[in-house]
Amino acid sequence: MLSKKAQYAFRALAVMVEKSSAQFREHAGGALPSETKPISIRDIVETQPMSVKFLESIFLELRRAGVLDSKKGKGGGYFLRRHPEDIPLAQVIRILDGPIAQLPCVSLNFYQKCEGCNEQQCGLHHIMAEVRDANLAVLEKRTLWDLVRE
Amino acid sequence: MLSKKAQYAFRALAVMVEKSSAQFREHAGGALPSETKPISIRDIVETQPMSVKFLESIFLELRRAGVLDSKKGKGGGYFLRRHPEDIPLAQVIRILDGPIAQLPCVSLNFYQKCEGCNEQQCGLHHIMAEVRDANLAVLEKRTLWDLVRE
DNA sequence: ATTAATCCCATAGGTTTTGTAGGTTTCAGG
DNA sequence: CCTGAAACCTACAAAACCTATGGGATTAAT
Repeated sequence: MLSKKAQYAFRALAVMVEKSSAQFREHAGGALPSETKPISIRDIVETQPMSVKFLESIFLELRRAGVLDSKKGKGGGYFLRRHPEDIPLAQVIRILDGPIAQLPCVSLNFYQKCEGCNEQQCGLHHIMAEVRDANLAVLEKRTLWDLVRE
Repeated sequence: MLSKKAQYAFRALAVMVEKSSAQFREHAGGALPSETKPISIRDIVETQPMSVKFLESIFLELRRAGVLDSKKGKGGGYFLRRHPEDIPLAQVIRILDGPIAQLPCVSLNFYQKCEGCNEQQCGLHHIMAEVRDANLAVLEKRTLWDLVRE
């Protein structure tokens, strides 16, 4: 299951995309020529009720990971560093929840060797790699842009 | 990620299938005419080292859920209630870890209404339903029998 | 100067996970 | 009938993780 953190993040990011959708629509295809107007935590929480402090820590993580950028001080806020079309859901999940795979030994980004299993001849390993691929087929293709389109 | 519980379970179940594989192979196609020989916790732990007590509690859950059956007393142990071909991994995961879906509002077996999201017009809902289907396509098709085949 | 915003760090409270302990019941074999 | 081996059952303990909360520090527009 997605953590609350990731769920809040998606809700909040959807609001951000929505609020700047006019600008994003003009520059479809990926190019994001200039920064979009910063959106504050307060703005988001008014649209989607959730803990201000919690969302703050979430956005901080997303900023450090390069998904968001921010502007401090009065009139400041957060904005997407890239076009929402170029941010797959998989990336957000990895930042906030860690591995997408069901087992460390089949994770692409958080791989850890599996002790006591030979990987090449471990049936579970093969099946869970299938599961991972099935997941990623969706989560790498779907982006923040898909969150606000019907 | 799968919990340790589910991971241990799969390891242990693989051992069980392996130990009775001759009998299962004779009755391919699903029919399991008579009980297979009971296999004790001790037998399994000798093959795949793990906590005896923990595995005990795992098998108890699987028995109550109808995957395993048991025979008490000396010479007793656990055995599969159905042919391993007829036990999809999805079932084991649901018993031990709960929902397979990433969100309660897209879960088939553990559905819970999502507050503050309209489901029909929620972008995340649709995408996570896709993810769920992609997962289930693998986890409902793959069975305990696949755990021991190369 | 004031105000509104991000930034940063520590930590509290609760829940879940991962087991452990101890004892009871059941059954086969001698 | 006795013994040993196995499942069965309940309670609990330790650790990890999740979900926030609190208090301030910094930055920037007006």
